[in-house]
Amino acid sequence: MSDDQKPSDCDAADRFSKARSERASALLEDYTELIGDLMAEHGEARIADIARSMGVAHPTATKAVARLKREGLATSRPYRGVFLTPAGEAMAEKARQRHRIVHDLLLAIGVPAEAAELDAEGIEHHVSEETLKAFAAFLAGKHEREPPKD
Amino acid sequence: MSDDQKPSDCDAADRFSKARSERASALLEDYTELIGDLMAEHGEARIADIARSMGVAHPTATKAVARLKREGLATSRPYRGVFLTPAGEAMAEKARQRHRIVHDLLLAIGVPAEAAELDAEGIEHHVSEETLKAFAAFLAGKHEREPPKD
DNA sequence: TTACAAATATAGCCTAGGCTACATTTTTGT
DNA sequence: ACAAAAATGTAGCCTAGGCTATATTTGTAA
Repeated sequence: MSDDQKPSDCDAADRFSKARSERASALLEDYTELIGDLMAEHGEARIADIARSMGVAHPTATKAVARLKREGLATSRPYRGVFLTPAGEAMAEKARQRHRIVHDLLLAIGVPAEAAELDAEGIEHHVSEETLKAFAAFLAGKHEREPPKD
Repeated sequence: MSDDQKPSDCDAADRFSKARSERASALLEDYTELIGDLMAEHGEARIADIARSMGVAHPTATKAVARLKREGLATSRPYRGVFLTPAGEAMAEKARQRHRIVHDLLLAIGVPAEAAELDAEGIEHHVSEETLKAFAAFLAGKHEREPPKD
């Protein structure tokens, strides 16, 4: 065994597994967040709107919504709009919050606005609770003086 | 064109499309980076090592390598190790560099070491060139303004 | 009211990326 | 040298998430 692991170094396999499972749930989070936005804006989320906003064909959106329903995140009746369940709303709210913090952090770091806009979308799904907390703390500290690191 | 978009706001579809395509190439980047590491460490990368490090079953690693070969990123002969092409090495090097910068930035922000370790893996694939540059600049500036005090 | 357009559903196909089970080849130990 | 063990390859199955093409339903305008 030639494992030269630092104390904080889990197996690479752990990191990759985590990233894989995050990739798997990223789509669901994107859809719930988007549906939440559409509902807030138009009172309902139509398949056509969802598909257009996600940049996919309608059947792809339909399939995704079917999966959301299967996972208890959304409800819908044929030829009607899509609505979030409480669980779906919770996921959407969490995603929105993470998105905002990640976006703000990128701006605070000095990332140009457009890049921050684009990159936040991909990054948000890989930010753990701990990291999010650190981001929030950094943003909070920015205003006062120095980041809290005593 | 009836939308209320801030100047820096592209269509949501653009963000999602970008995130989707990044997700698609994330696996290839992970594999090239890993193969590069294994080669640096053992002189070659065996399927068994790749599978173990990625946390997947051997056939999954075999399939991934087949795809790497198809895309001109790796070479291999039956029952022998896997090697990177120049293109593969370039991808691996780029991934490694991005990984390091993202990891260092998380630490600089105040993210605990273990979380930084884990999250960097997922985040690195969604960091654009521009954002990476901003990260590097932030890290560079850190040293001048705030010398390490521990 | 009725016909047409738009929205939605459905079917079927593709690729990626997991898996298990099993066949084959290499390596290793006696 | 040879048998057992380990590594690799292959086949086949599954789900997710894309797509196009083709119904079907809904909504609207004449």
